[in-house]
Amino acid sequence: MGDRPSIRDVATAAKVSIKTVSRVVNGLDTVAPELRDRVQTAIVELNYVPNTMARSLKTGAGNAVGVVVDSIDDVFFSALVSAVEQRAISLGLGVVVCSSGFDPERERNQLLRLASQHVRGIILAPVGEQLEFLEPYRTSMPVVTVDRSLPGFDSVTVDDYAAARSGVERLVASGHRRIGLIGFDRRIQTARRRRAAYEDVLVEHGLAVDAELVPDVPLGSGAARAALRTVLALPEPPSALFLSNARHASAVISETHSLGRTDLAVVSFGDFSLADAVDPTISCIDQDPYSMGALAFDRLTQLFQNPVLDRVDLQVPTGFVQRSSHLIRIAELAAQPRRRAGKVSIS
Amino acid sequence: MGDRPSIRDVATAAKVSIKTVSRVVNGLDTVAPELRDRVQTAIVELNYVPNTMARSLKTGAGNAVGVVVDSIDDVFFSALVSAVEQRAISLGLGVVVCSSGFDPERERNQLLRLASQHVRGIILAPVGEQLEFLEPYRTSMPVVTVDRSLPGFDSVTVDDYAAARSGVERLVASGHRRIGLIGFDRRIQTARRRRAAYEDVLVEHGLAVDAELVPDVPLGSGAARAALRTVLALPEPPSALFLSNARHASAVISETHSLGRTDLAVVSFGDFSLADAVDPTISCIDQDPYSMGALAFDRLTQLFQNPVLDRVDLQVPTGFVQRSSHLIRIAELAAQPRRRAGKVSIS
DNA sequence: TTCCTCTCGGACAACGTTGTCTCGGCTGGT
DNA sequence: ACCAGCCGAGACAACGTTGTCCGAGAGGAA
Repeated sequence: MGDRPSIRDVATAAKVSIKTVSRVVNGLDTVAPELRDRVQTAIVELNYVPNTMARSLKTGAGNAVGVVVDSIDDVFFSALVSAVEQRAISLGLGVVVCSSGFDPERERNQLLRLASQHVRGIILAPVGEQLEFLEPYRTSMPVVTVDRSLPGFDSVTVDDYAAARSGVERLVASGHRRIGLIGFDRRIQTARRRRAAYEDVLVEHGLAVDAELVPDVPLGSGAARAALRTVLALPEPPSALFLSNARHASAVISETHSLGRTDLAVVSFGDFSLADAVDPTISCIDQDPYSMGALAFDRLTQLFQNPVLDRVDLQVPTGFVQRSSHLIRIAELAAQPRRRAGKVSIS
Repeated sequence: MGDRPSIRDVATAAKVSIKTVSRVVNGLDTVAPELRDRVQTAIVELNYVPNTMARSLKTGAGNAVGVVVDSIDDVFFSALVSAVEQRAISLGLGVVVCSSGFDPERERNQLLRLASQHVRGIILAPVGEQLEFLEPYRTSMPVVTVDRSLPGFDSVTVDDYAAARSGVERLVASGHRRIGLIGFDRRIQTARRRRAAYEDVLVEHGLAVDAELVPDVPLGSGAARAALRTVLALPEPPSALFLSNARHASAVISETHSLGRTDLAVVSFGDFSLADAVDPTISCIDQDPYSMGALAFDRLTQLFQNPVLDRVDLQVPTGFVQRSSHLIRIAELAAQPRRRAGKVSIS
C-alpha cells in the first residue's frame, strides 16, 4: 500500500521480465517498441521511480554531491551552493548541503556522513586542518575546496592577498593612517591572508601596525558590532575601516549608522546588497560566488572522470566596485570633536 | 585500493564475524567489551563507514530529507534551509536541497528525483498546483509545505492576509492615497493573498484600486527595478510603496536611492539586512524563516512516526519592525515638483 | 552432573537494481 | 529450404547491509 512499486511490479504489470524493464528505464539496449510501450505505460500507471539506493549500491557510484560550508545562511555561500545546484541538476545529481559551523569536529562528522552516503564528490569550504582521514576515499569521492585551500586538495579561491592589498591601498591613498580591520578570525585561512596583506601595505607606507585595530571577530558570531565599537572607543581610533569579510559587512555598516559614524572611510572584501544605497555608498572588492561554485563543480566532474589528475589551484579574478566610501578623506574628520584631525590630507 | 572497506573487511581485521560488527556499529545488542574494542579499533584503522545506501535499501528508510525551494540564493529560503539543516543534523539526517526556479515542471522533476532517492520526507515551497502524483508516496515520504500551502498537505505559513493588511493600513494612516504594490506574481499564492489584502484595505478606506499601481514582477527575475520605474512614471504616481516580497526589497530600495526618490513611504513584507541603515530606515513586516523551517521539520518528524496524522496548517506569527519609512507623510511630498501635493495630511 | 542462560558465529535470505551469460526465435542471405 | 547471424528475453549472481534462525560454546545455578 504505502510501499513503492519496484521494478518487479512493473515487470509483472507489463508482462515482461525484470531485465527488460531495467533496459527500458536505462534506455541502453534496444528493446522491441511494443514491449517498450507496455513497460512505459506500466511505469506511469504504477508511478514507478527507480530506487536510486539500490542502483547506487549495485553500480558503486552515488548520485549526489556534497557541499560543506561554514553556514548555509550566508550570502556568499548560499550563492555558491546555488551555482553548484544549477550545475548539478543538469547532470541529474542531487546536492546534499551541510554546514560545518566553523567546528572542525562537526566538519569531520559531516564529511564522514557524506562518505557513508557515497556521494560522488564533495565541495568543501575547509575549517579543520586535519583532513587526512579523507585519503582512503579520495579516488572514489574527490574533494574540491572553495574559498580556502588545503594542502593536497584541488581548490577554487580568489587571490586574497592581492585583492586585500588593493583595498587597503585605496584607503591609504585617501590619506588614512589608522585603519581598522574588522573580521579577523585566526582560524580562517583567508582571514589570515587578508590581514597579512593589510599589514604589509601599512608597513610599506611607513604606517604603524597596531594590533588593537584588528579585533578578533569569530566568524558566525554576532561579534562584529561589538568589535567595531571597541575599535572606535580606542584612544586613537581609526579613521578608516577595512572589512575583511562580507559576512560582517552588513552588521558593521548598520552599526556605523546607528552610531552616526558615517564619516569613516570603508572598503569591504565582498559585495553585499544595498552597499550602493547606504550613505556613503560602500566600495567593495567583488568576489563572484557563482563563478567559484560553478568552477568548483566543473573541476569535480573532471575528477569524476579521472580521479588521479594533478592537483590544481584555480583562482577566480576579483574586481573592485568603485563607490564613494573609500574616497572619504581624513580631512573630513575635522568636524569630529573626539579626535584632533590636524593630520595632512595626502592627495 | 580506492574501494572503501566493507563490513566484511572490518570483520576479518577484527577477527570477528560480520554479524558482530553489525551489532557494534548499531549498538543494539550486547557485545563483549573486548570484542567491541577490537571491532572499534579495526573501524578507525580501516576508516570504515557503513554504506548508507545498503542500509537504507535493507531497512527501507532513507537517511535524508529533501528541501525544494524557489531559489537557494534567497535570504528567506537560505535561512529556512539553514534551520532545517540544524534540526536534521541532530537526527543524523542529511539535507538534499533543490531549487524549483518557479517552474512547475522542474519542481516535479525534483520531487520525483527525491522520491527515487528515498528521502524520508520533503519540505516544499510549492509552485505547481498539480501534485497529486505524490499521493502514492505520501505514507513513506511525507510532505510539509512552507511559505505557501497546498490542498491536502500540511503547511507552515504566516497569515499573509492579516500581515499585509496591517502594513498597508500603516501607509494609509500616514495619509497616502496612492500606494504602489511591487512584487506581485500571479503564480504565487502568497503574492495573490497579499494583493487581496492590499486591495481590501484600499476599498475600506474609500481609495481607488488602480491596477497600474500593481505591476507584474515575476519572482526570480530582475524585474523589480523596472517595475518601480514604470510605476513612478505614471501620470499619477504613488506616494507610498508596499513591497510585497522581501526578495525584491533590496533591489527596489537600491533603485529608489539611485533615482533620488527617498521621499516615498515604504513598508516591506519581510525584513532584510541594512533596512535599518538606509535613509530613511525601512519599516518591515517580520516573518521569521528560522521558525518556519524548524516548525516544518518538527512536523515532518511527527509524520515520520505517524504518517496518517490529520493535516495541519501551522501559522507562524509575524511582527512589525517599526522604523521610519512608513511614517513619511504625503505632505512631505510638497517639495516634489512632479506632483501637486496639496492633499491633506491625515493624522 | 545436568540444565538453563547468555554470548557469539555461521548460514541464509532479502532489499532493488544491474551485469553476465545463455538460449530461443527471428531475419536475411544463399 | 537451410543455415548463419543477431536480437531480445530470461535466469542468475552480486552490490553491502540487516534480520532470522540455529547451533556452539561457556558459565552459573540447582
